[in-house]
Amino acid sequence: MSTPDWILHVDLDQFIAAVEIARHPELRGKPVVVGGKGDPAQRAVVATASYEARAFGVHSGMPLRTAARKCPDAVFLPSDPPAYEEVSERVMAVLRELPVVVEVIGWDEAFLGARTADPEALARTVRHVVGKRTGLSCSVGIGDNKMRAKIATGFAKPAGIYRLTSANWAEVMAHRPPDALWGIGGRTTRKLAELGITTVAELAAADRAELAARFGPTMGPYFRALAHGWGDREVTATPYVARSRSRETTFQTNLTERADIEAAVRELAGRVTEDVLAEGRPAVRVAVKVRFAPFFTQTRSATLETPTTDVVVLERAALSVLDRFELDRPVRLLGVRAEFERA
DNA sequence: TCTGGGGTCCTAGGACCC
DNA sequence: TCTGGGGTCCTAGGACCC
Repeated sequence: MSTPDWILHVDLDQFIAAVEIARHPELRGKPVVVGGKGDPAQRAVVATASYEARAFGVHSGMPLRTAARKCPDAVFLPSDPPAYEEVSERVMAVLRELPVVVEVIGWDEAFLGARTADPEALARTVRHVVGKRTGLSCSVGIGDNKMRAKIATGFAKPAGIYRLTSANWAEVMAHRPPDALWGIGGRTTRKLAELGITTVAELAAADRAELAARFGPTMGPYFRALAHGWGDREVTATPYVARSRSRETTFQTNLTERADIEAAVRELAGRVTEDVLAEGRPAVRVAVKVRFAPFFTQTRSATLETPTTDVVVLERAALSVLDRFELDRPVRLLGVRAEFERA
């Protein structure tokens, strides 16, 4: 398909919580918090909170313990990724029946490339068919590029439609902090503030050389371009090819025994190998991540002599990378990642 | 706010080679 | 022999996103 006239960003409203409410209808209208094993006493964080729970200040990434303190009456449910995956695929299949190019970018979101004179009408159609066929509510951002469409969705939520283009970019975005842009987070916003840059308008007008000096020759100019509303316009239906597969675990109780740590790494390497086999491509590199108490993370990695899908080789490689850590403090988390050859 | 799990991309220094 | 410059690979860490 040629370049689309419009890019729509479709994002399911409170997706994970919505899936749980759909299969537990008695929870509708109640504060629902999904995350970990559903036990707020455990080390885990909120995956998604229903809007009723968000009203108490509960949000994604918050420790479950904190969520329970803020909203003692919330219903806590365990996270069930296979269930969300299945619903996600149904939603994407519905979107693919529309006359658009669908690029999936997460469980609960996709870009649509469309040739149409009336993007709002298309957005209404999307909301209608998704609701009718899956029972789920979504919001739709309309943009002249991906970034604007993505940001627009934030203004559309919940259950709405919003258009953000070069026509209203400055009016809507100029006064906002840099982290309103997709690709700029809290860290970069803080560093920008040190340069006296606290709004999108100031970032758009910032000195290119100064940004390049502070953030590098690629990222500096990129941040400035984002502030001008720059974004990719290409929407592709080509399924994405993974560059790596990883598994990690935070232990409920920190590990201190070498034997326990090795056993855990072996187990993670085994699970990663299953993912590598499912991928059907050999791993070329293995990385091990160790998070020490209280919260200090290190990674070590090694390129394999020969690309492999062999569980014995991957386990041995992970253990030999583990040997390069100084395990002198309690271990809170272990992770193993396999990387594939870059296409 | 004692801080999950699964990903991607960029940067920067050192090794190594010509 | 005290000493250039460029290119590429490897590795660790940072930042961001969902």
